[in-house]
Amino acid sequence: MAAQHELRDKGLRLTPQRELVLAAVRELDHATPEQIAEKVRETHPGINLSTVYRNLDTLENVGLVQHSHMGHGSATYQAADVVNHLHLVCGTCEIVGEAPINAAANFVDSLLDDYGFKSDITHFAVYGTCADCAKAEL
Amino acid sequence: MAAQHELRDKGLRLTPQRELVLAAVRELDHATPEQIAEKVRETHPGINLSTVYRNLDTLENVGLVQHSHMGHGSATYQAADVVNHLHLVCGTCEIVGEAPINAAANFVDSLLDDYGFKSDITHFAVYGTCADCAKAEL
DNA sequence: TTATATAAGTAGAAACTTTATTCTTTGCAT
DNA sequence: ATGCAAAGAATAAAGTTTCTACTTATATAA
Repeated sequence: MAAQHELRDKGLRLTPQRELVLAAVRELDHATPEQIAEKVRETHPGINLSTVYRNLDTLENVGLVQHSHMGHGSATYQAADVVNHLHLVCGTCEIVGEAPINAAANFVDSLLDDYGFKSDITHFAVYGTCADCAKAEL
Repeated sequence: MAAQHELRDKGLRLTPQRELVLAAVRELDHATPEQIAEKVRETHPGINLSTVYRNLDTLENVGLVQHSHMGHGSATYQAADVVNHLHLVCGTCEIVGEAPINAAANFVDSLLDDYGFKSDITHFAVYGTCADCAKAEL
């Protein structure tokens, strides 16, 4: 499958803006719409921020990208096929850590068993204090 | 302890606006800044939205209120002493459910043991699909 | 292959939310 | 009562998302 066909396979038109947005998401990982726009402007200076928002939305609808909430400010976007970890946001140093998704497996299972709730634990970050900051507070 | 002293005990001045914001947070629960401003305006019409934001911030700093991210839209605020559950946000029907905090106890413990990360699981909602919507999809 | 129709996409602006700044007012210690 | 520092109001600025009118990619047909 040629790269330039994956968009059309999803029923989407092939525009330079759209290709560049998708490429930027894949390259940057955990990027905000603003950061993605900045990246795209390196090769396509005229692109409008609203185009980035709209395309992120579109690409998310067809399942190529996903967003997660890392706290204040915008959501961040990543390619759908690399979303295999959960995010740990430190409220003190604001660093975003990662943990394998199966660290939450039991939690997810119990929410399903006890409440019938099918959780997507990658969508929201887990907020708290990282090891370094916890140590520094003592 | 008299109610009108709890703010001063925290080193804060006692202003009508501040009292009303705190009262509104306690009464409304899970309210956005905008909703809180609306509530305060019932008895204090002139209050500025920025005053609400600033006071929510101040009250949070002294530990009287807390905010959580429920996804779409603004953060929501609640009195710190009633934050004893986690939020389950359904991405389909957008209803916000609750689960006791100890449903996440093992998960929180394992993040602490394995990564040294002290999580506050109430700060971000858990995203997913509620039982009703999951059933409806079949 | 080229022209044309139209549905999808883009740019720009507007709407909305949150934060910062400046100046005025007010709570409260002395 | 008076002065000082904290808080409020107003406004602007920054940041995020949505809306609208114009443009373009693509399918179809000559």
